Amino acid sequence: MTLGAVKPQHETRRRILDSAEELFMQHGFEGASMRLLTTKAGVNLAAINYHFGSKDALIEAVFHRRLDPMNAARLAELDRLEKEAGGEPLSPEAIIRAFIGESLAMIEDGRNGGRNFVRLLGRTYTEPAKPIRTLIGRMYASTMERFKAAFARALPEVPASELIWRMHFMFGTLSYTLAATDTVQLIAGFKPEDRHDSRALQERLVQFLTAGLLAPTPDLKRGSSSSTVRRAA
Amino acid sequence: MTLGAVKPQHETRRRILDSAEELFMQHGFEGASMRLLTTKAGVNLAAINYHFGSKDALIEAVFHRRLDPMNAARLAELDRLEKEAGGEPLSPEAIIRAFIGESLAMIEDGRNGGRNFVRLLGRTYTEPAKPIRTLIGRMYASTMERFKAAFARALPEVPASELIWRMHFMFGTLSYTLAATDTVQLIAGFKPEDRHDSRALQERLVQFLTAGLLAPTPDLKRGSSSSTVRRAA
DNA sequence: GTATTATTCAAACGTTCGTTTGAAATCCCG
DNA sequence: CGGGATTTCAAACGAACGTTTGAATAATAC
Repeated sequence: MTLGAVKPQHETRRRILDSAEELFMQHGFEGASMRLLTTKAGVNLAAINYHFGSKDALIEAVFHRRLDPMNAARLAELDRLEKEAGGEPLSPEAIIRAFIGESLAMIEDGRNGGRNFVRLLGRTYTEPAKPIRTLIGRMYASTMERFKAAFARALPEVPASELIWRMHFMFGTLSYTLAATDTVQLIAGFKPEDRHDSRALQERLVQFLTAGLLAPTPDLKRGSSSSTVRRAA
Repeated sequence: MTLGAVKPQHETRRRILDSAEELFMQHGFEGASMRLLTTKAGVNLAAINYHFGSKDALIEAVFHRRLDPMNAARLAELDRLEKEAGGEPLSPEAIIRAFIGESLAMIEDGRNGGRNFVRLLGRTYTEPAKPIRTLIGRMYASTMERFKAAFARALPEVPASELIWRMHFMFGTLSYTLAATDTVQLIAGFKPEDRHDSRALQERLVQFLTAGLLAPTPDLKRGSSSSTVRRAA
C-alpha cells in the first residue's frame, strides 16, 4: 500500500503526545503502558524512549505542551484586565473568569485534543505519584502567585489566610468539574448535552465560585469577625 | 456454624485493610503492589489472595469498610434533622453540614485510620480505572438521591438541573479538599496546623459551599438581582 | 552518489507484577 | 490430647512492565 510517506519533522512526537494525552486520561499514568501508547500512536515501541528519553519524561512533555500556553494565556488575560482597569482593583468575578476561561475553552476545542488534556489535568491534581505532583506544582507556581495577588487586591478586607483557603476551594471545584465530567456520575440527572456546553458551564461555575469567594468569613476565633457581605453580582 | 467470638479471628484482614488504606493513598491502586501491602501489614504475600480473593476485591473491601458506615451516618443525620424539623424543609446549610460533617470528623479521628481513608476517598473520585469508579458510584447512589431530595425541598425555587450542578460543584470542592490536603500545594501559604483543624476547616467549607449553593441563578424567574441571599449564617 | 546523521524496527533485556501452589504451622472443638 | 479445618509460609508461575540494543531504513549534507 502506498502510504503517503510525507512525514513532517516531528510527526512521531506529536502522535505520541496525542495518544498519551488520551490514554493517560483513560487509564492513568501507570495504567497506560508503553506498548499501549505506541500501538495507539502507530509507532514503534522504542519511539518513546528515543524521542523523550523515558516514560516519565513523556508525562512531563504532555503537560508542558498544553499547560505552559494555558497559564500564559491566563496571565495575559489578567494583564489585559489590569491594564484596562488602569490601577483600579479588578472585580473578583473578572479574575475568576480569567482563571477558568482558558480551561473551559479547551473543552469544546475539538480541533486539538484539548478536551482530553483538560480532563487529564483535572485528574492529576490528586495524583498520588510525587514527581508528578511536584511537576504540576512547579508549573503552576508563578500563575498562582499572580492570581493570589490579584484576589488580594480585589478583596482587601479578606484575611490572606482566608483567601488562600477560598482559592483552594475554587481550584478544587474547577479541577473536579474538569475531571469528573463524563466519568463518575455520583449525582444522577446529568444531561449529556450540558457537559459539552462549556459556555453554560462557565456561567454556572462563575456564579458558584464568585458567591463562594465572597461568602462571609467564618467566625473561627472568639472575637467576632465582621460578616463582610459584599457585592453579590 | 460456629458463630463464636470474632475477636482475633480476622486480625490479618484488619492489618491488611489498614495498610492498604494508607498505601493506596500514598501510591495509588496500581502503585501499591501486593508485596508492598503485605510487607507493611506484616503478613505473608499470599494473605491478600487468601482473605480477599484478589487485589481488586481488596480495594472494594477497603471502601466498604468505611464508606458504608459513613453514608449510613450521613443518612441518619439527615433523618434526625428532618424529624427534628417536623415537616418543615431544612436549611441548606444544615444539609451541607450533614453531608460533609462525617467526612471531616474522620480527619481528626486519629484512633483509626480514618484520615488515610478520607484522603484516599477524595482521590478516588477522579480515579481513571472504570471498575473503581462504578463501585464508588454504586456506593453513593442512594445517599446522593436522598440529599438531592433534601436540597430540592430546601430550595424549591432552584431548578432541578441547576441544583444538580451545584451539588456537583459542592462535591468537587469537598473531594478536592480532602484529597489535596498535604499533597499538592498549588497555592503557597498553607499553614500546616490548619490542615488538621477539621473544626475550622468545616466552618470554612460550610461558608463557601452555602454561599455557592445559594448563589443567584441567572435563569431564575424572579430574576431581580442578588436578593437571593438567604439566611447567611 | 556517497557519507553522515537521524529515525525506525524487531528482539531481547532484567525486573516486577498479581496469582497459585502444596506443604508446614496453627487454631479449634470433641 | 488428638484430628480436621483454617491459616500461614516460601517458592514458583506466566505475564506484562520500562528500557536497551544493534542492525536496517530514511533523511539530509556534502
